[in-house]
Amino acid sequence: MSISINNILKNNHTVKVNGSLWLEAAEGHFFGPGPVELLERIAETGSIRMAAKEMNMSYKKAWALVNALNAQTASPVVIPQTGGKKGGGSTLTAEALEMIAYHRILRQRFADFLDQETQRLKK
Amino acid sequence: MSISINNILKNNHTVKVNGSLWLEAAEGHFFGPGPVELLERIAETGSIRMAAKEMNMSYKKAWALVNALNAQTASPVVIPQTGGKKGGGSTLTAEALEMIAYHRILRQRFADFLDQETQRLKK
DNA sequence: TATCGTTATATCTTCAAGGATATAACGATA
DNA sequence: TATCGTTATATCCTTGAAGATATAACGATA
Repeated sequence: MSISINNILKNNHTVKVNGSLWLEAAEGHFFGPGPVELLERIAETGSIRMAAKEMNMSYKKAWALVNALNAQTASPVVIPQTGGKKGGGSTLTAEALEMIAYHRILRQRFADFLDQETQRLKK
Repeated sequence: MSISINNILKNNHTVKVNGSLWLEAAEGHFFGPGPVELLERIAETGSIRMAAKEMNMSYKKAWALVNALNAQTASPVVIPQTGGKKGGGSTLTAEALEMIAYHRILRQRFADFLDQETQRLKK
């Protein structure tokens, strides 16, 4: 038996199970959806500033995220270069790419879980 | 093969997969961990005010939550009574109790999912 | 009818997060 | 050496969320 939550809600409002996932270390949160997307875009654009701009995030916040991330990893996962050919830029280490790939898979499994629970709601 | 995220992190910081779940209707969020706990405590204490106090939540916020919840359900799930024997109080409808029970189960399945993913991280 | 503690509501204040802005430092290349 | 756009950093401002506070409305019971 399952509860018909949908019947409890107002007319034609269907309910969905949704959520958020992140990795957590001793100091708390450290790798949620925001940082992941940022890393992905840094990989694409080669620049923290452009990555931030693309996702409508302030450079300040982006820089803080990158900094926090680098502070919690054994070695920095984002390698910044100030000055140089195009003024500078940032590249990702292999570890960062690994983390991105892992997170992609994790997200998929989570999405499946959410779908499953949402389906269950309708019975 | 699985990625050893733990190796990427600083010494002896073990990583955990954590997250948050909620029900979502057309208007967005509407039933997350906070409201659930509040409802549970209202059921126990028979009072919004006491429930809020117990979980260190301001009455203002608690009342807003209850209000939002009642606004989104076909019929109110929290029945308030002003005045009366002990000055008033609030009781839950059967629907509210159903929602609580459902959420308990949902939380358990989610906890299992998180555990599973955390275990997977260590391989 | 007087009392009581709760619901209901408004107002003011605080506080922190984030946005906006400005600027220094940097170094490969032309 | 001059240029360029990025990283790095500080300062100010805005805004929204939440706390604090006060008070009216309420109605069963004594």
